[in-house]
Amino acid sequence: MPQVGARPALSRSVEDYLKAIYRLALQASPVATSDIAQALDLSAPSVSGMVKRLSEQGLLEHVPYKGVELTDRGRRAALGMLRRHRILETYLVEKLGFTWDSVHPEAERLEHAASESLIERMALTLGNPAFDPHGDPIPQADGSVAEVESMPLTEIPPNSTVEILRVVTSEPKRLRYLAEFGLTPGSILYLVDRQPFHGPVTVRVGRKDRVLGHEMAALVLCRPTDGDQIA
Amino acid sequence: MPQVGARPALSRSVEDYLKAIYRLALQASPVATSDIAQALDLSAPSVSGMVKRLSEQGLLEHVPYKGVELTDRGRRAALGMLRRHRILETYLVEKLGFTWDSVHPEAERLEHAASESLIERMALTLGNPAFDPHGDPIPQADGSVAEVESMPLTEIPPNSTVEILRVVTSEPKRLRYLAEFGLTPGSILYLVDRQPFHGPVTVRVGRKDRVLGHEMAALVLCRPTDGDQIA
DNA sequence: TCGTTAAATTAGGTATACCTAATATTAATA
DNA sequence: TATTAATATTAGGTATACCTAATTTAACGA
Ligand SMILES: [Mn+2]
Ligand SMILES: [Mn+2]
Ligand SMILES: [Mn+2]
Ligand SMILES: [Mn+2]
Repeated sequence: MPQVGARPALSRSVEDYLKAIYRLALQASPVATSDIAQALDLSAPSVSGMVKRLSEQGLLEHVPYKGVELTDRGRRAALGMLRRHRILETYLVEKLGFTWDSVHPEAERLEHAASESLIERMALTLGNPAFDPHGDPIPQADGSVAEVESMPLTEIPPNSTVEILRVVTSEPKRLRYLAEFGLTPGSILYLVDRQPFHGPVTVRVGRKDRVLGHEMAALVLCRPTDGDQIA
Repeated sequence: MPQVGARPALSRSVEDYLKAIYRLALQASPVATSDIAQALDLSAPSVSGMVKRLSEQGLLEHVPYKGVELTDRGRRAALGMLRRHRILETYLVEKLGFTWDSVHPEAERLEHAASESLIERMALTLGNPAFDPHGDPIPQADGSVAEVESMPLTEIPPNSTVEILRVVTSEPKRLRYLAEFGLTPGSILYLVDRQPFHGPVTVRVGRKDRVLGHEMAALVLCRPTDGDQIA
């Protein structure tokens, strides 16, 4: 008997800010307000205003003209949102037949409306998955996140066999393009060739050789497999 | 491959207003603004203000000091919301193990966030149900609503056998109380006795006799069965 | 050290959706 | 018909979350 208790206290906007700041902080910290503005497609003054409110609420610390860092409370909230988002994506793909390129915007809205107990019911039904359909790690209920070592396809030496672990874009067109080539988490591929100066990468998936531009190849994160399983 | 297209244009508040007005209009039309205020737990001036905006948007017609009626557009939107709400409730109960007393607030939030295609996926998975867990009819995608003839338990003559079709409350405590007595849609019961002057109603469910107050009995809508199946 | 520039903030304004207090309308009652 | 009471609306205000335009700050090179 799950109790449906409404969770919020945080508005949809606040939740999206915290999530964006968390992700930007993985790249560089403190996080510049202009980067937040770009990530959320908002004007810089809007972000300045929100940042002030969030720091007053103790969700982040702001050093004016320097940047922003999440407090523990802010980070916990952000991790909670990432968990919700990724459980939802996984559920939509696994249980409702959505494609991996279509679930992001749906999860982007549902993450603010679903109760804690709904998310945990879904997680249970899925067998508490550790990764979502894009290979993104799902933060656990206790706030822990799996750390996975991986390299972009652009850094893999030729003549190696790798497993795809993660694809780091949410753009439907790019996801569809990669899926057409069989480049989804879990697939095994053999790196045939890599050209210098941001040149293309040639990979063999199954029997087919595919040529990928540098920009797309950089989105595909891999792990070397033990032996060369494809010749 | 469902496309997840974000649906809105209408805000959460607007959607809840339209739904409330639709339901109130089933009782009496035009709908008084004070009744809307009571249904949504808002002040009367808030409703006056929103009513003005909704009529400017062509979602309803307002005759000041008289009341409000939905336009075709408003009614279509309201029926869409009821469909979303009731599909969600049904899915939560059938596929995720929620209890019938806990799903209402969850659906009340999700109905504004779920895309059309998510709702239709859920409906398909459920086999396009016609009624939700409370026996409320689910409007179909074309806007049609099943009309079911039914009588409250308070109007059933003694010594008859009836099937419960619908329970018209969303209060968890009342729903749990009724479920304890086995009074859920689909159950068959025998009406033992009915006292006058808003007096109690005695029903037999399975082997047990239960005494229900008039107020609770009025929430249980029934349909006479062919024969007297319980003696 | 003194501009110049890029980044960030402040100033001032809009839209939505609430609120309370004051006023207006309607409809029933005396 | 004139009160009166209930109902509804208008007036005026708050909070959130956006915006553009103007200003401030920090950092860097001349
Ligand atoms: Mn979101
Ligand atoms: Mn993802
Ligand atoms: Mn709602
Ligand atoms: Mn229902």
